Amino acid sequence: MKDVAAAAGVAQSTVSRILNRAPGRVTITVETRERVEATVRELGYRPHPGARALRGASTMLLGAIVRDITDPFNAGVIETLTIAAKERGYGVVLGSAGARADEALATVLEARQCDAIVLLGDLRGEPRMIADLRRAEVPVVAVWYGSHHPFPTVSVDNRAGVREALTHLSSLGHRRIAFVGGGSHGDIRQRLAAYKEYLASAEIAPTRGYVRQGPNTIIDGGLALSALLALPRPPTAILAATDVVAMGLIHAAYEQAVAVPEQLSIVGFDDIPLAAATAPSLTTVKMPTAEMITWAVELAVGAAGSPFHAAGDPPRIVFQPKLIVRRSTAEASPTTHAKPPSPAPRTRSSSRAVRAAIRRPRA
Amino acid sequence: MKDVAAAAGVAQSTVSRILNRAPGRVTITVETRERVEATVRELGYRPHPGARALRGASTMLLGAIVRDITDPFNAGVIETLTIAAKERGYGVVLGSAGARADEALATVLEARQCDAIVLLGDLRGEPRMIADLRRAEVPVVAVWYGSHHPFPTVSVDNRAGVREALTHLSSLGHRRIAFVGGGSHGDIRQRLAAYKEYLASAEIAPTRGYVRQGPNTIIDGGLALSALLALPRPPTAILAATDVVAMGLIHAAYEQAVAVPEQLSIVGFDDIPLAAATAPSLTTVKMPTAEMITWAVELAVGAAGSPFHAAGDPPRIVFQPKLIVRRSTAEASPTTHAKPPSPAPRTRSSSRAVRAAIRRPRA
DNA sequence: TTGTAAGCGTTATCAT
DNA sequence: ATGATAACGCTTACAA
Repeated sequence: MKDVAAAAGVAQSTVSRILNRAPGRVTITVETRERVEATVRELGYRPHPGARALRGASTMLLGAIVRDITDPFNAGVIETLTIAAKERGYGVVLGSAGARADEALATVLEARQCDAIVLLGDLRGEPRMIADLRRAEVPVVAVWYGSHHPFPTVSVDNRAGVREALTHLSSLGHRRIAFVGGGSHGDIRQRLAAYKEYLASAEIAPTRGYVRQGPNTIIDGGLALSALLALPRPPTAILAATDVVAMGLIHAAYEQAVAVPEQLSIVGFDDIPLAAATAPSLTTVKMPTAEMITWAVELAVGAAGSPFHAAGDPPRIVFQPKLIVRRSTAEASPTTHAKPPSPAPRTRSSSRAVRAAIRRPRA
Repeated sequence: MKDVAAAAGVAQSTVSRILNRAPGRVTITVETRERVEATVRELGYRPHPGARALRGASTMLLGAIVRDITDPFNAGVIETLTIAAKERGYGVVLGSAGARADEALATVLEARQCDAIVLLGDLRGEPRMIADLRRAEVPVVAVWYGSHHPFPTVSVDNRAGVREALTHLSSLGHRRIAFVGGGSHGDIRQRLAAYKEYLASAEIAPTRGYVRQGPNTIIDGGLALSALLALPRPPTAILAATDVVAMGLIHAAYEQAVAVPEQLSIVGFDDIPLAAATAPSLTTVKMPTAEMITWAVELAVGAAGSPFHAAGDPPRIVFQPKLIVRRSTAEASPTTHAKPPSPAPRTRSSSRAVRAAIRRPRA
């Protein structure tokens, strides 16, 4: 900038003023402005963000802390966040919590290099991090997070989503509905609770063994499915806590020659992009991801503007999910109860189920 | 830091020295060091990165420019990158190119906020960006990128991968092999070229209509498959340019009641995590993503150390992919040629194929 | 071993 | 309308 000023024959402060299009009452000779701008272009001058930050200016960076980017859902969220942030002129610094969220914090926050932090998913397993964040001067917004913290929150009504999904299954005649969860994170816990609650309200007695928990991976699907099918009265439908879990179940069902949806209906949660492309495509509860993230960014940059937390309770915005019915759910036919794997019935029922699948019209 | 110095009763420079564990000959009284460190902890002091950057210190940030984070493959890459970078003490700033890569550049580089930039995937569609990057003082490393640029490169031997895949199909008896691509990006072009080359070397005459191109989406799978099956002599196997494309094909095959792999073998490329969880699981060419990214980070931070590009040609590292055989490929049975969809043969061949599937042992 | 002081690139305040 | 100058938080010679 010094060079620019020298080359253009003006003072540094003039250059600064021109570049910043100083707000309010400014008056700069058109001639000067043009000369300076030309020089800037010619010299390929770029402002130094460090120096700006030093002067208290914003870094135009949003920190994102996410537990596990491997999860396609989170990956999608990061993408959405990147886009939403860019629309507001912000970049995104990624702090993958991965093994230890504390480190992520160190990366993103400790270096208070960003104007605000967005917490993605349940990080309650990291109390130290939360404590750190509380006393940090950076505004924090939590998305898909529990409620036991002092940050503004954007979340989804898991209860309503589960209710919709189970109502759908119910209306298809399903009474034996299992739940396969992944991990013990906030949203999943809420979904499990809602599942139990719905069963109670629908006067369906809970069946022992119908709730399977495990890490959030695709791979667990196989084990969960085997366990469920080995039950004396196996379920005719499964509510998966997550689309990824549901995909694992579909894969496992294929491997075990259980026809979906003829023998077994499966419902997911999230509506990740791939959910429309599974075989069969997945009935799932759609998360209004884009809207949620847009709001989160709004809150974050809004908070980044005002130096300190406003008084009163932090805003807590709850979005409504929506059931998307695709091909992984169908009527519970009384004759197509899934059976524990034993050669004879498996072959018979499977081939029948498949014929049904073939009769189905094309998508 | 001033506060810390005051509270500890020492000079600012002393605090700085202690915090930076000054290299070379340092000598600081244990007593002083401990006092200062205690004060630092007590006051919860965090260094201001902006000020550091101002003094020419590194920002410990790696810029990542990616064309499309939606793609699960890229999402996985970002994750790997984040982890690899963290291991070297670096954070990752995400510059999703999205609509216009120029903007991404503006976000990430123009604000030369990071010590090095990693280009992920083919960004050759953005010549202006490349030009900008060339004259930028930030080191750039390109991964999965063509070769017409002056940056160090980490890439994969697409030719070898395609050869492996086609040899595999060949050995299963397939002669009618189609190629479904997505986009016209460097790697995909290379794969298509390798496909044609292999066909020529195997003395298989290319069949009109066997190469389908389209955007990289899952959705195109349906159209591509319909078009291929409508051919007078439809293929018995398809090489997909990408796992995502392959997943689209599997989905489409399911919808159109074409049994995979009995009637149609499908091979993907990339080995994204989900490839193991499709129904059926996907035979694919595995990308050594982790190694590639590790090397890219190595190159990037190495280059970040030395101020300017070393003389001579930039390093170009090429990795070898590896075929992973799963369940989406099988022998080309002479009687199971896929036919253009017409009720009678479809039902017959499908149910036979399915019986075969059921006989298969569990995974 | 520790303190003093200069300077990094900006912006904001004042003076002209 | 523009120029001079202080200050931001930190590193690093250099001085003590």
